[in-house]
Amino acid sequence: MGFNADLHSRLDEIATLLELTGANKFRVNAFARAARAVESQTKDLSSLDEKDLIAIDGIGMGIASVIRELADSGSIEELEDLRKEVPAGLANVLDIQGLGPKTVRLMWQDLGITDRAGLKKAIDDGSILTLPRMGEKTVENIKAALTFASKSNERLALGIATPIAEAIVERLKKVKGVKQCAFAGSMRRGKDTIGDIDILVSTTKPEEVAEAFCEADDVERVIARGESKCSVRIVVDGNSGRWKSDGKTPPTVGADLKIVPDASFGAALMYFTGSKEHNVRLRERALKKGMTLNEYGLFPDDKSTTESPQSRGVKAVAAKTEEAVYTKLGLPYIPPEIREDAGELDLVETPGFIELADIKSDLHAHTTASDGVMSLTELIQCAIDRGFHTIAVTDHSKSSAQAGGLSVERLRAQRDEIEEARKHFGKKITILAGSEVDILADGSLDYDDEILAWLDIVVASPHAALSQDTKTATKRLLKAIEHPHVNIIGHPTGRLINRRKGLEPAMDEIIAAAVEHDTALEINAHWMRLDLRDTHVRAAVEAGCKIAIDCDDHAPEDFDNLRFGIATARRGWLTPELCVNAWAAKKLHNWLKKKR
DNA sequence: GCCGTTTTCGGCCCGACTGTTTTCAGTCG
Repeated sequence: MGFNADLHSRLDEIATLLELTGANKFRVNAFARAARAVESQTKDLSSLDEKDLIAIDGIGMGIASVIRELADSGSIEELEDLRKEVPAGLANVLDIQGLGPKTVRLMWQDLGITDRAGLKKAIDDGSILTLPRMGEKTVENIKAALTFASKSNERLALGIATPIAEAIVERLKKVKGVKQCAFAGSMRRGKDTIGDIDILVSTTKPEEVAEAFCEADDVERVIARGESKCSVRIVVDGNSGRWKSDGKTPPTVGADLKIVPDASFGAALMYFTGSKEHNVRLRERALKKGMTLNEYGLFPDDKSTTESPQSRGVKAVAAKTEEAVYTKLGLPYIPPEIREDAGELDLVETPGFIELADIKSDLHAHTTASDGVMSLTELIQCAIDRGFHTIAVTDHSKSSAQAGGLSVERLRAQRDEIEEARKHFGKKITILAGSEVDILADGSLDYDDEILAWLDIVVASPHAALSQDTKTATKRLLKAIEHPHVNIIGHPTGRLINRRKGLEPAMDEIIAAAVEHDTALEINAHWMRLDLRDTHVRAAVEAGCKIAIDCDDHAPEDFDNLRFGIATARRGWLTPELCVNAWAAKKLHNWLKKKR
């Protein structure tokens, strides 16, 4: 584990343990916020002094010295003390849905419960009922949540969750009385994984929407069903395409429905889209401007503490659209993907981030020659159908034997086939003869330089030895980036979401080298990969690094994954100028030729 | 513990739902 990852998990652990000791909640929050701030840093924080550390938003003198303590001594005294004080299994109890710090602390202090096994015992022997405010119904809920938590608590991949949410939205739109319906939450923000599905609806007939939502066939359990809010668990079909199911996909996903008046749809969409941190900042901003913001709208703040403004009939300053609310807060419209309290409130105008329609080429695709299911002509036709001006054929290189990697002889034969296809398809599209060349464990490439120079495009990717330590992995990738014939580094870390952590190279060094050698880094758009991930893209964009967004197509439907790559790109603040797939044909081809 | 275009002290977002209570605490997002 790299220093930053280690620091992140320790700060998070401090926050959790503090919470369980009943510490001041603002102090708890400060550690949790600092942990998040650390997560989005690409610089190795162990090399920074306190002055540079406190420049990071969310880190002050106290936590800066904690970071220095970890860097210098390898441990944090306060954390070690907390670990002695709080039983190790208690954090797992806190993770159970419906149990918060107050209850878990009571269980620990009064009943001596220190882990999930102890909780189960207290439920079985009834001793749990001696706690205050603890009745039969609550115990039933805890019991159900405990059973669920022991099965899985993994977040769902964006690509699995999105079709589920879209199906719900389509279904609810058909319910009588529905005006607007949309999904929100981390899915709308395009995060690579989502915790649950958030659906927002405006309607004249709330009961009918609640019924359609709670009583659908795939609903496994209804957790809450109120007039304006419902919560259910939905059965998931865990098909993950060419990566065989490993049985770890959660069997169900939580889905929340929020029903709002049509006049508040924009404010509600903002509230439900989040992120929580972004919303908190907006509300603070509203207060400073003499207003108060909630999911019903932006209201003048008349300091009444008895009732909410909407229930007293106060007229909203803005509520109908997100644009209106942002405008009244003195902000430009902020795209959902960057609502993370990561500098977006300092924007003075809406940035022109890359969009799906900007993409004019795919530079990473496979055919039946290696492990794809499309013939060469099928692949080309798919690319033409998408309106692309260029498609690169990049089957695997010889070391990827399990994926049918091409020997030099087969590579030459494929090029002959491509020449034929060029005659057949004529000016409709440019077909590039390329390869997805393995970056071997030592950073050398899987074909000789002579072959690499002869290809039209080289995407170099790591496929094996993905557990290397940071230093080795960094050296390995740097060697590939510096290679004179490499155009793009494919899925740079090799991670698979929820499956494999992949390499953890020093990203700032990787990005700096990519800029220096004019090598693009790929956002692999497949939802199992999304590699580069959002935080890496953001750092790359800030450094002026070129980015490729490719679908790594193996089958026709893989082209549809582009939207997930775009979401990741937008989360990284990518504009079309830095994305090679958004360039006009001539500009792209000239760029590729510089390394041939 | 963090933070400041009213502040270096005194704040720190806001509302819904549930289950337990006779008015609200805890949890969640």
